Amino acid sequence: MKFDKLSPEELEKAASMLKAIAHPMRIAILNYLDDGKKLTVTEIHVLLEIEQSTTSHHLGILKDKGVLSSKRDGKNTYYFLKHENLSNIVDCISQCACI
Amino acid sequence: MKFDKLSPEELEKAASMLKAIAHPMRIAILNYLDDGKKLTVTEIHVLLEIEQSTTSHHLGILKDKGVLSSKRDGKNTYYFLKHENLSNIVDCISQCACI
DNA sequence: CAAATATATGAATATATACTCTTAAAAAAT
DNA sequence: ATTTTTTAAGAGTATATATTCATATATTTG
Repeated sequence: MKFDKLSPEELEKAASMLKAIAHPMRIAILNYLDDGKKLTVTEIHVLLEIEQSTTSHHLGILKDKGVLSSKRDGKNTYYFLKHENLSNIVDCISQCACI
Repeated sequence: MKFDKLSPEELEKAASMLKAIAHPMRIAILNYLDDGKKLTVTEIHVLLEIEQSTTSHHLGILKDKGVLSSKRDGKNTYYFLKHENLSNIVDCISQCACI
């Protein structure tokens, strides 16, 4: 297999980041994290009305794949976009997905 | 344009489109389809050095999920981006995935 | 019509992801 | 030091996706 523009490793990385994003709940989470916003696990689980452990799982996936970063502050862990321009992806797919 | 909140249906649609894109080979395919380019199945399968049937499978997935459109012209079927700005997603994720 | 070319589909199995419930671990408060 | 709050991790089952090879369909050409 030959890929001119991105290396196979970069394609794998890109795919794995996109795969992390490609989930309804995780897109909903990312919708709340534009403009450099930082939210805690509890804030997200309350906002989206999903279980705490489910929320943590999803945030863990997004962090593991390099979409989010986190920073602990006392009891709370704040999550935020690792690259600001990732919100472009969510904006863009949102436009294309308009029903 | 900014979307404050997406409906559950829109979230599902967005996720399913992103899931279609979130594959190394399919990202490689999309890399060739910027600027309104139209390519046939054979052109893509030669360019990427992947099996014809594999190529067709991937194109089918991208078309089914609304990422690509196709137009038959004689023996050939040309595939192209359904929404021009979908190449932004590939550009954007490529930047973020740079190793 | 038969052959050649281009594309699409199907089936089988391997692998990955999701979902839910339960529990563990960390920090703060009492 | 025990309890409370917040977050993370584990396990089990269900579902989805990938991969590959074989074959079917469509279109043009001889």
